[in-house]
Amino acid sequence: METRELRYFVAVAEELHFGRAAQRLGIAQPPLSRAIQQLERRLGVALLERTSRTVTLTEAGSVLLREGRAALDAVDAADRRTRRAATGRPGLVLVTKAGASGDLLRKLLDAYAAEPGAVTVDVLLCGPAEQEPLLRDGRADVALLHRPFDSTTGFDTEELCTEGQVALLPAGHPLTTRAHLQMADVTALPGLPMPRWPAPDGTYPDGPGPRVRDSAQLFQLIALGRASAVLPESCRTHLRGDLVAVPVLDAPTVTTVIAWPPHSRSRAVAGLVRAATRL
Amino acid sequence: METRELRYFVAVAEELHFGRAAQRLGIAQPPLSRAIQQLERRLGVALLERTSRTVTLTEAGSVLLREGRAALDAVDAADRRTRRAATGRPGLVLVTKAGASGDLLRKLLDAYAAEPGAVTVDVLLCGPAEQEPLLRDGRADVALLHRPFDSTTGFDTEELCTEGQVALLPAGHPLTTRAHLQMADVTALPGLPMPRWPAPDGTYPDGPGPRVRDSAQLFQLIALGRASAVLPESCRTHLRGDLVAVPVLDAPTVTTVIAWPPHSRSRAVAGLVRAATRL
DNA sequence: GGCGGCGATACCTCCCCGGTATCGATTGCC
DNA sequence: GGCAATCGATACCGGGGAGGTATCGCCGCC
Repeated sequence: METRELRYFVAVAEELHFGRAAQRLGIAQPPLSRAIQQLERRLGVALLERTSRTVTLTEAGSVLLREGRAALDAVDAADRRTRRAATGRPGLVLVTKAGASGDLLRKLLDAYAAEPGAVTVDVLLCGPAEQEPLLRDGRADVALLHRPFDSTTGFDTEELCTEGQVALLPAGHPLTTRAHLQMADVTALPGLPMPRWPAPDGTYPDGPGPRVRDSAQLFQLIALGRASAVLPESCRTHLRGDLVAVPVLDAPTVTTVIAWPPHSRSRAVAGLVRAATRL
Repeated sequence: METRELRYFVAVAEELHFGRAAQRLGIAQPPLSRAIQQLERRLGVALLERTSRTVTLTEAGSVLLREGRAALDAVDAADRRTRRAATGRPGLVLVTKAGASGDLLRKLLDAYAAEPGAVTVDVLLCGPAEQEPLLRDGRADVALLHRPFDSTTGFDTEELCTEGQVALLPAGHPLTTRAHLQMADVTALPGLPMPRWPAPDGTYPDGPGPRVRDSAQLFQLIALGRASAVLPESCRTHLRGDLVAVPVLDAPTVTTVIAWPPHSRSRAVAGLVRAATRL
C-alpha cells in the first residue's frame, strides 16, 4: 500500500464525495476513482459503498480510515523529524495549551535550561485537542497534556502534578461569595453557559454556549457575564482582576503530564523529561 | 514520501550495502541508488555517506531509519487490520510468550468467553521480544507483556498482576536446599550460565550461555545441568519433576500487563481488556 | 420527461520505475 | 606500482501506470 493511495482514500472517506475529495487533492476525479478501485482490488476488500447518489464507508473502510490516518501521521512524522535532524540545530518543540500550567512551564524551561547540554526549546501554544496531532505527526516533540481532558493514548508520559479545579465567575456574581461550590452549582447557571471549544478539525460542537478559541477570549466572555468555566486552579496565577475563582469540590482532579512519542530516542527529549520529573 | 521509498531506504540502512539491499528487495541495484538519491533530493537531506567502499548513516539517516520503520509498521498494520475487518469474522489475535502466565491466560480466555458478544480469540505463542513487532504491525491485536522485560512504549496497557521471581535449578543442585536466594547467588553459578535468548531479528547476543528458543529447550537444559534461569514464579505451575524453583528475593518484580495498540476502537479488544481487569 | 449531479469508463500522453550495460573510484593483493 | 575485484553512480531504453479530457450510465428532482 502506497502513501499516495492512503492519502487518496482518507480524502474520499472524509469527504464521502469523489469530486470534492479530488478537488482537495488537486487532481481530477477519474484518476481518484481508479486509484480507490485499485486499492480495493489490491486489498481484496470493499472500502466504500457507492450508489450513484451517495458514498458510505464499509466496516473495513472505517478501519482503514482510522489506521490510515495513523499511518500517514507516522509517515509525516518521519519526514519532519528527518528534516529537523538534518538542520544540525538540535532543538525541541514543546506544545501546550495556551493559558494552562503557566508556572509549571516556566519552572520546567528554567530547570531544563540549567542542565548541561540543554538545547533550545521552542514553545508552541495551541488550543485544546490540537496537541495530539502535533505530537503524532512530528511537528512537536513534547507536550504538556491535561488528563482527563486530553487523551494520552499512544504516547509515553510522566505525571508532573495534580490539582483541583475552580469555577471562574465574573466579579460580583452571587456565587463568588461562597467558599466553595459543587459541579451542580455551575453547570446550569442561568445566563452563564459553558463555552464550546473547537474540535481538532476546527468545527464546534452544538450547544448553547459561546464559541471560544483561546483563554483570552474565554476570560473576556466571563468578565462580560456571558459565560462561566471550570478550570484547573493553576489558572489563578494569571487571573484578571475582574474574575473570581471559586474551588469546585467535586470537579475531577486534573493531572498535568509530560508526553512524548514512543521510540523517541532523542537525548534532548530524555533530558527535558528528566528535568520535568525532578521539579 | 512514498512507502516504496521508505522500504528501500530501510533496506539500505539496514544492510549498509546497495547491492545486498537491492537483492533483498528483489530489484536491481541502479534503480535502488536512484530511488535513494531522489529521496534525499526531495527531503533536501543527506541520509547516507557513501565512499565507494563503504556506506554509513548520517545523523538524519538514523532518524529516518527509526521513524521509517515505525511508519512502515503503521502502514502494514493498516493493511492487515483492514483485510481482517473485511473477512466479517470478527476475531482477536492474542500474543504472549510461550510458557508464561499460563494460568492467567486460561482464566482470561475463560472469563472473556463467558461474556456476551465474545468473539473467538486466537492465541499466538512466540519467543520473547517478538510480541512488540507483532502488535505494532497488526498481526496481533492484544498481547500479554511482562515488565520490566518487555517495553510497553507506544501501547495502551492495563496491569494484571505482579509476582516475584524464582531461580530454576536442576533437582539435586546444592542451592535447592535453600529457602530463598539472592541474585548474586545465581548470576555467577559455576557451570550454570544464564541462557541467551534471540533478539527480535533472530540473532543471539554474545555470551557464555547456551542459546535457547523456547521454554521447553530452557527447561531441558536446566534439567541437564547446563544452565540456570530466573523466571516469574508463575512458571511453577507447569514445572517438570526434575526442576526445582527457589525464590530470589532481590530479583525485580515482574508485572504482567495486557497491551493493545492505541486507536484500537475495536469492541472486541475493549471487551477482552475489561474481562482482564476484572480477573 | 428533461435536467443536473455524480461516479465509472474510454482513451491518450507522459513520466517514472525498473532493467542492462558501463563507468569511475577505491581497495587489496601480488 | 599496477592489476583485478568490488561497489556505487551514470547512461540509456522499454513498459506500466498515473493523471488528464471527454463521455457514459444512473439516479433523483422539478
